[in-house]
Amino acid sequence: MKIIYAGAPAFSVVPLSALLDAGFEVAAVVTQPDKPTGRKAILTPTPLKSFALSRNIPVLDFAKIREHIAELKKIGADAMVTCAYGQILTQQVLDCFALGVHNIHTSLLPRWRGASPVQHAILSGDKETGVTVMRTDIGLDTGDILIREKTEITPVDTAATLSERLSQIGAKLIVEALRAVETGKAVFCKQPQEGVTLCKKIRKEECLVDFSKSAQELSCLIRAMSPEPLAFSRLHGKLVNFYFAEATEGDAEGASGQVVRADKSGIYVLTGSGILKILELQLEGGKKLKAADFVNGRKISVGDVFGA
RNA sequence: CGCGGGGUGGAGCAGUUCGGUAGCUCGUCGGGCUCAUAACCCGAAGGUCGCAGGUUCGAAUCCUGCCCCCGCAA
Repeated sequence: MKIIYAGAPAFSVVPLSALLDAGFEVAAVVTQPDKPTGRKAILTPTPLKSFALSRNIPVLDFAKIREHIAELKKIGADAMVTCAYGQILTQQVLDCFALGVHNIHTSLLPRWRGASPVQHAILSGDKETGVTVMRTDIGLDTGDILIREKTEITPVDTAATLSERLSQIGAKLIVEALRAVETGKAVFCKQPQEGVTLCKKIRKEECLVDFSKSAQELSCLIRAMSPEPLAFSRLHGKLVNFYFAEATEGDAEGASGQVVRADKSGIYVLTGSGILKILELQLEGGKKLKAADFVNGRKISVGDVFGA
């Protein structure tokens, strides 16, 4: 079976690697064009492109895939697999593949259709999420489901750790799915009508930490946005990014955002409900630090208030 | 030439304005106290002060060039 694989971020590399290991013929990799990135705006290929090139797979980095129908057809692939590709496919693109286009989506569809399912699952305090492999149709993540697998979301999960796990699951599922498609044993199920939720791309405004919310909510926010795009606040007039925090029970005198304790074990901040124990953070211009190091450098002390 | 912060023992920082013996907190190692400890007390090891050159009797500090890390913005 000859396939085209479309993706972009590091997340999409793992399933491709698994498909190669499983012996599928990947005729081409489609990805986003190189983008200027970083402080010096150096033109950088997507992680998927780098990986594909290292395996000598032809790479097509179309700015708009829908304008390259002829090239897609010329490859003569039976199916396409997409994984965090980031471009909307038109019917014409879907029609290029006799065995369809299959998408690896990182949620338990129909929950969290859209651009940021991993972040939203954590942000909403979901207890579990997973990966769905579905046959792509013209709607937004509305295709028929082939396989799903769940995974628990723990209080120590961040978008990074969860993504890591989901990419492994995705890799396993896509191999199973394509084998089923190849042998004609694939069974597709319509998505349920109930339980549909949508998520858009995260905006930076959503990442501002409001300490009047509960410690539980804030822990979810911080973990959902870690390591990208990062929940943030201000301290002594400077920007602070949060990488990891736990919600703890307890109460103390003071205003929301006030530091009530700061030692090796963490930075404890009063919230609207409960105390948030911050464990990893980063001051504007500085490196990401463990709370113990942050406290050690005397960058913070009891009584300081976040948000000022 | 997008804006800005930074590179000082293993970690986080101070010291640079105004040149004059390398300092703090943590960690590590050794010892002590304790029923015990991540707590406390005593002691020790550990640094080419990012790199190169310059000025100077003397440079972490002043001058010139370079490298690297990071926040914002894209």
